[in-house]
Amino acid sequence: MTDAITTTRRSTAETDPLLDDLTTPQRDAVTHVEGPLLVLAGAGSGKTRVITRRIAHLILRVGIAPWQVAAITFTNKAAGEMRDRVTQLMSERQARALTVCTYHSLCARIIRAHAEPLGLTPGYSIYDTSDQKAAVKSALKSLDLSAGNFPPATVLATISNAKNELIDADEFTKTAFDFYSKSVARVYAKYQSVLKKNNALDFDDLLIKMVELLRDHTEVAAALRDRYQYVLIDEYQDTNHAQFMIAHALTGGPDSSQNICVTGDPDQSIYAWRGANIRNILEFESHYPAARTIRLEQNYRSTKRILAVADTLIKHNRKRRDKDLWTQNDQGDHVALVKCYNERHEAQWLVDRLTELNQQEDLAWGAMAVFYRVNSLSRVIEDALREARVPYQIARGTAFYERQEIKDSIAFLRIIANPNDEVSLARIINTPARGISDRSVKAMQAYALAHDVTMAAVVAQPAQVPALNTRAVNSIERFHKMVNAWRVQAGLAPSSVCADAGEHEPTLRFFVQQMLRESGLEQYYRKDTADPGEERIMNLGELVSSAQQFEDELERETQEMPTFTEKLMGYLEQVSLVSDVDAIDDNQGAVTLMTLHAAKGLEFPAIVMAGVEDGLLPHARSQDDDDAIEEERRLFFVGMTRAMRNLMLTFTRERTVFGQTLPAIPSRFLRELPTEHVDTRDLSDAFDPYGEFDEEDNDLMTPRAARRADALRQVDEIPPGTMVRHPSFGLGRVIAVNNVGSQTRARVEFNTAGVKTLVLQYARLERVSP
DNA sequence: GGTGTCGCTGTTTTT
DNA sequence: CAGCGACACC
Repeated sequence: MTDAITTTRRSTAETDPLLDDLTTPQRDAVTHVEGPLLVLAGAGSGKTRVITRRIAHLILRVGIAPWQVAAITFTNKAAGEMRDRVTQLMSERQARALTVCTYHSLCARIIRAHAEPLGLTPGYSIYDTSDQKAAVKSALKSLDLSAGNFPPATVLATISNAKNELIDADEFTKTAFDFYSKSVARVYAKYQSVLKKNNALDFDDLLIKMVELLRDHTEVAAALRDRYQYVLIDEYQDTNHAQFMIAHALTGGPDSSQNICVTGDPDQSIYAWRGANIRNILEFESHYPAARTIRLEQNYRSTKRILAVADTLIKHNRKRRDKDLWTQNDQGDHVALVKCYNERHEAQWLVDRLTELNQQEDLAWGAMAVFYRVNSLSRVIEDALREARVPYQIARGTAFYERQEIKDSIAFLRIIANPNDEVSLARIINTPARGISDRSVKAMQAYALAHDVTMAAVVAQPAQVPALNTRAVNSIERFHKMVNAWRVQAGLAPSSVCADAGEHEPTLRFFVQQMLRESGLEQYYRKDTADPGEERIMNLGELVSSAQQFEDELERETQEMPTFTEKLMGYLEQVSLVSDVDAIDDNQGAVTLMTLHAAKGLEFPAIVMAGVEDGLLPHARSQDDDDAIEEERRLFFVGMTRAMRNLMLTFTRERTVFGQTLPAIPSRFLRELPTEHVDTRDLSDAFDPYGEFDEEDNDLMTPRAARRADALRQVDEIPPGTMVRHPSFGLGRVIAVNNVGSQTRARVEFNTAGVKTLVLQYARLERVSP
């Protein structure tokens, strides 16, 4: 974010450095103190600057205590940036007392402090997507449902949607009528009981438990309302129902402060799929009748041309309140629209262009970014950047924690903090191998189920399980002793030897290092022949550094010295709540690659958006739904408005997806752009697609060309009655063909899979009969 | 008890 | 073209 804002100066007798360089509406937003405030901030209108100044104004000019102010953002990166910028305006001590964090980490922290009344312990686990999948699989198994008929990912999506609406398993059951949703309802209920037994919450539960806390525990709610007198919420257009309930419970009731300030832009709402409810921002004034609304419509970021292109696009959304976004910035260059041959050509063009900007226009690598709709597009671009030796970074913060060796390590730490976490226990009870076979684990699980005790209790006393042989019992006892020793050291279990063992608390760094050694993980990965580069060992080293870094930061940020358990639980919480953009370091001096979703809230002088094609943007999964198409359009709008000076859009003639090369169709949104500001170039003929192949691969040309011709012919002639074959649905008969926009769709009645509507472009249909 | 291979499936965006 | 589960083999 740049701080250089062109100002409309207002001459006042006295000047205030907090207000001096602000426009009238910005200043109004900053100086508004009591009562609800809605700031409708268009893209690039200096929103972050307004929020930070407002916080500083509340504290330095109005005299509000910093600990009474909470600012809630969407990502940790945004929170970190906000905290940094606020810190520059006040003393470090004041800034430290502020609450600046994401919804999820705020909830996680408050839940930890009030774990008992919620039926949890402070060491509760936060389950990420893969832990959730494991929990769903275990639920499916105990209900005797197959993971094949109920793909965990799909079931989880349904459950998550319900949770976002605060619909619990009971209520979900009431609305389930068909077999599938009835089954999902049973899985939902079982999944929740698995989580409960494991002393674990998923991401959605963090919000739900917070709602529960504020609703059912009146003293706690009163204390929280009393503490957070001034609440600011960023990106309000992307809040879901649960998040609204939390904000409203803190600020909206009759006993509440009403001091809520939300900022957002309905045109940048891009998370409806995740339960975000755009009505929260549209109906703010009815939720808070006393609300004042301020509009920030002057853009300080982009050139006139970029803004005109983005504005023309977004005006195609029908469900939209019109607004005027304007700028005093230069006219600027045309937006470039480039047609390439395929994704490799696209990547090559983009790397050449960025290099040109770097060398000829002296633009730093860090000033450039590449956006795409889906993560899978990054690979080819990464390859091209690497080959050209252009430094780049990729917004994939969660990737590190998805690695096997890191998940193993985290599972050990979780087991220490939360003995009931059976998902983590299952992961590491025999990793590295310590003589506890699958059979033994199954026997323990069966015993636990039959005697209604926890796995943790069985692990503590394995001798009581008759099905276990002596060797297995010994191995389990050794495992339990090891974990228990760590717990004692962490102050989480009483010491049997000396009473004051807790006096010398280890550092988190030392503790993690020791765990890696004593668990055998380090040794195990060191000997791993599949890891010749010792990448995994390096990752374990990185994990130790991250623990130390967390420890250092925590000690710097809190007034009192945190205890070891606080450090451990805080670390586990942080690790569970990382987001992809958190990996981005603004001072890396590298080109940044990220999805359009991750780009929200950022800005770059030069941006390339790759893969602007139908099926990608708008995404194929959005094509049947008008609301979804509008969201895709907003996504495009968000991407474009991140650009300050240079905006380049690329699409291809053909693209290889899932190993299949298909003709690509330019995005329908491209037709909505104003031609006078767009410079279109077709480079697809200037690329020799066969230049990619070595001589001996030349015979690949024929089938490839033939396949392309095939795909095209299908679109033309597939009259009703034609028998076709689909790779997964099998044989079927075409019952109707129609054109929707640029797409041909066919309704096909399959012998076994029923009637499906397929987009010919993407469905790999094969003609069987004439 | 650990490792390798085969074949299947599911492929958006994320706290 | 993944990543996973099931299975067989060492």
